[in-house]
Amino acid sequence: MNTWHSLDVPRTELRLNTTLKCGQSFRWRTTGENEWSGVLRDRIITLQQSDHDVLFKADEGSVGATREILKDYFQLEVNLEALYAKWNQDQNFKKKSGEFAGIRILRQDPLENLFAFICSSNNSISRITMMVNKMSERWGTYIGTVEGDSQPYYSFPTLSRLAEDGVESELRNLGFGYRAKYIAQTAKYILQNHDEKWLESLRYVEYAQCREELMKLSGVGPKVADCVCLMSLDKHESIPVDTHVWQIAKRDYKISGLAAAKSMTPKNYLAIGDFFREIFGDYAGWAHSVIFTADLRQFGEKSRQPSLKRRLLGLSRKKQALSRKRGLR
DNA sequence: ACAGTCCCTTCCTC
DNA sequence: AGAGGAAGGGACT
Repeated sequence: MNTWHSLDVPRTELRLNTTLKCGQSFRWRTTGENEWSGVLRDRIITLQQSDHDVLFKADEGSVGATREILKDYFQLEVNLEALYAKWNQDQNFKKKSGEFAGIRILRQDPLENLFAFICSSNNSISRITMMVNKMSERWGTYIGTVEGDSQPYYSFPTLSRLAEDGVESELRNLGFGYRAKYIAQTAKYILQNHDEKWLESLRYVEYAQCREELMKLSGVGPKVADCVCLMSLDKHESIPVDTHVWQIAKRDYKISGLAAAKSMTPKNYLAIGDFFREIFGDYAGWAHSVIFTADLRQFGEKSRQPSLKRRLLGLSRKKQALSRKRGLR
């Protein structure tokens, strides 16, 4: 019998809607009012934000184990309010921090994190979500469903499944484009040069070396390497600089040598990371994530739900495109 | 309905 | 070293 249990954490320490949907993880589905479901360590987890707490569903036999999984995943030993207080010394941060409290870095499974972010290049959150789901459906293991939702949940595929022959061409058929090759090559490379445990073992390697190792993988450049460093390998000081962060850095901060910079060279990339580490300290990557999320279209000031009219227009366009395609055959 | 532009990048070439 | 283009496909305007 599944019942709700308390994680005993206030909204200022953990806000689910932003933390789960800001583009760190792509596996959480909205399954109710203030409720999200996803897969952690091959089990389905359902979470709910209540007024003064976060609740999780579990049967009596697994309450303790589930709570431990969640404490680890949300890194609850990190005192976020204390960090915000420190980061508030930066005026740009302070402007956002009230509205964007409780945004934490998740401690994700390195394997899922790596492959999700290989998919992320030149891509949007919604399409990355589709791709990660497709990979899980095709090469992962079926786990089950949640109450009141017929959507099946799958574990993320293992390395050896992704290293199988034919994965690349199947991924291409699934619409992964040039990322298909990256995924297949990376899975094979890791198994040939290391083993299944290798990725997780990078948690015990210092940031610079960890980053360097990751960048040997196909489809992994500085940005993706930093995402994996930050979001699953415990490198709290890692700053992934994408075009978005690049814009924020130029717009809101005076970083020497950056004002005149035209493009994102490795040198500029490093300058931005070093600057944020300078002003935010050890957990600079966490601070960066708050600033980043506050600027995201879906959460930020600019956010607005497309009008019903516009959404219907989008739908009818899709239909037309589909019938045109059919007509060609 | 259409067309130009932009997307949470990497890799390759010049 | 640094700039620029190619590589899916979809969404936005």
